[in-house]
Amino acid sequence: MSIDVETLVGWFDVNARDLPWRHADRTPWGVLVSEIMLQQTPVARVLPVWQAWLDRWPKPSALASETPGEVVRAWGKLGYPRRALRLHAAATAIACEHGDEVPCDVDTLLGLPGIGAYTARAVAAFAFGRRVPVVDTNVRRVVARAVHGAGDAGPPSTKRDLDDASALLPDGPDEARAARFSAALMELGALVCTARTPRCADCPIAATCAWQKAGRPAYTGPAKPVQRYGGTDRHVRGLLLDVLRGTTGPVEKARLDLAWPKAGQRDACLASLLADGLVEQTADGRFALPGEH
DNA sequence: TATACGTGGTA
DNA sequence: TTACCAAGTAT
Repeated sequence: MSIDVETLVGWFDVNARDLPWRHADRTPWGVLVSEIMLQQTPVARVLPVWQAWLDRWPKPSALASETPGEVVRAWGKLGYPRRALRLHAAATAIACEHGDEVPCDVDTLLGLPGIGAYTARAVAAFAFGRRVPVVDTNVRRVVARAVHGAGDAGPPSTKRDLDDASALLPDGPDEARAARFSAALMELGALVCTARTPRCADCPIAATCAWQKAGRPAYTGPAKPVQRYGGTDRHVRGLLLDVLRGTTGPVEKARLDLAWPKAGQRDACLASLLADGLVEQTADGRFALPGEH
């Protein structure tokens, strides 16, 4: 079972969300920033931060000229702040080694920090209109249902997932058409073929959907690991970093000690933040965001 | 391949 | 309230 290109792209023409990184005046840099911010973070939370970043740093070299700490601060509460560090490093590499222009080919993009299999292809497709398969969680779910008739995607398998998506892409000389199809596939997963409560009544490809034909069987694969947050190291790291985001200069350790009562876990998390380069220690023993002392 | 990595909205 | 979920990457 395949997915009809005309039908899906036609649906996308009418139903695509009006997102700024899709506007005609978008830049590859803007697309790259959006893709990094959207990794595991919902669109609604990315929107205002993306806008502020593009106003403030319209080119990679502009971001590269900031301290990493200032970039981490501007990342705010988007989550996974190592992304901010890596985006700063990617901007530096683009400014210094690629003439301040975002690379357009997948292999070069893959060489940049924070850019993996999904983001490299997303940038190639959405910023440059290249015909490359783009596989994210939405695409995996839509393919699992519409093509394979399963209730949901199983564990990721890079090669198989890529081959599945590649087989769906329209052929022909119009590469931008293939890129638009990929965007439509993702949008369908985000708006209609959702994880929890799919809106099959509104689905443009329900008539050919293998999952529909099979009677919408429940997902039978392995259970997905549940992520806890309260009390975890991720939680504590977030609390510590939040203290530093809220101040301009270095702070005393006593200040950080207020953020979490368990000393052992707190110190281990501070050490891991140091190791990640998200925090630095000053000569006098205080702590600050990187480059801010 | 499995696990660590933030944060907040929704059911 | 707990649990799931959100355009992944690095190790």
